[in-house]
Amino acid sequence: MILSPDSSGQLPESTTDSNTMASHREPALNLEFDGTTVLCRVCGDKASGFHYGVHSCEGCKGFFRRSIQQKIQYRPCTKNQQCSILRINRNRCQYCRLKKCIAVGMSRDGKCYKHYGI
Amino acid sequence: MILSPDSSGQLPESTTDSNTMASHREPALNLEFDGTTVLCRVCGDKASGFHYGVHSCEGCKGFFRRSIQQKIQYRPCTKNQQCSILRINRNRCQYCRLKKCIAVGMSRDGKCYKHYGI
DNA sequence: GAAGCAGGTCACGAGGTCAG
DNA sequence: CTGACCTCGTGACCTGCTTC
Ligand SMILES: [Zn+2]
Ligand SMILES: [Zn+2]
Ligand SMILES: [Zn+2]
Ligand SMILES: [Zn+2]
Repeated sequence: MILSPDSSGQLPESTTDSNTMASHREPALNLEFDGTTVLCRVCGDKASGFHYGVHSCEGCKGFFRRSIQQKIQYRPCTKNQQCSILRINRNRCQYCRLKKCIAVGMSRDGKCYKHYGI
Repeated sequence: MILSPDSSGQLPESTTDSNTMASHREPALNLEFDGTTVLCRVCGDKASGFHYGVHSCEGCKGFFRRSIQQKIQYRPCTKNQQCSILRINRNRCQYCRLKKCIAVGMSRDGKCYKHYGI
């Protein structure tokens, strides 16, 4: 018998349901929970609002702000630059997290004060 | 059989995988000293914080970190794999120490989500 | 006034360090 | 290898400003 501290990514509770809901619209991370809650388009956590042009959580909002304030150069991804970014593992690879932030459209002047939400 | 910190896939905390074990959990180690001090759930030493999803001491925190980083393969327990893990003897059997760490729910992404609404 | 976001704050924990 | 100590990124809250 072997004790191996291997760590693989696990998906605790989120993302399980998606199939039924996903049928209607876009892929999972863009969807609403219900009529009121919106998900972070970067990591899928509960979004706290529309930040930098994208529905995002407090974590990704703060991360993106820090990234652009100080012009941080994150260490390149040690894998294949395709790390999945989820709430549980979003802090593992800063490079891919910022890449995802940009990919989903975060930008400094992404103002939209219309009643986007729900 | 292979034991890994978080390969199990779901919350290790509740999934001690046996219905019977849950009935008589480790009594003392989960408790607090008083209103302020908390004990390490692995060895019962004074916890220094909430590490890897579990209240734990600096020792068990560092031990678990090392176990995760390098994929250490500890020598199997020479006894019956049920060594008690206490502050005074926690370094005697690495195998059982890591086993205990996993049993109490330590995981790489074990963050404190106490502030998350639902 | 109400609502909603940019930016600041700072306790907290992940990961590093290095004598022992 | 262990663990007391250290550094610094994270994110839940807070504040002030902008837009209805
Ligand atoms: Zn996010
Ligand atoms: Zn990556
Ligand atoms: Zn301990
Ligand atoms: Zn043992």
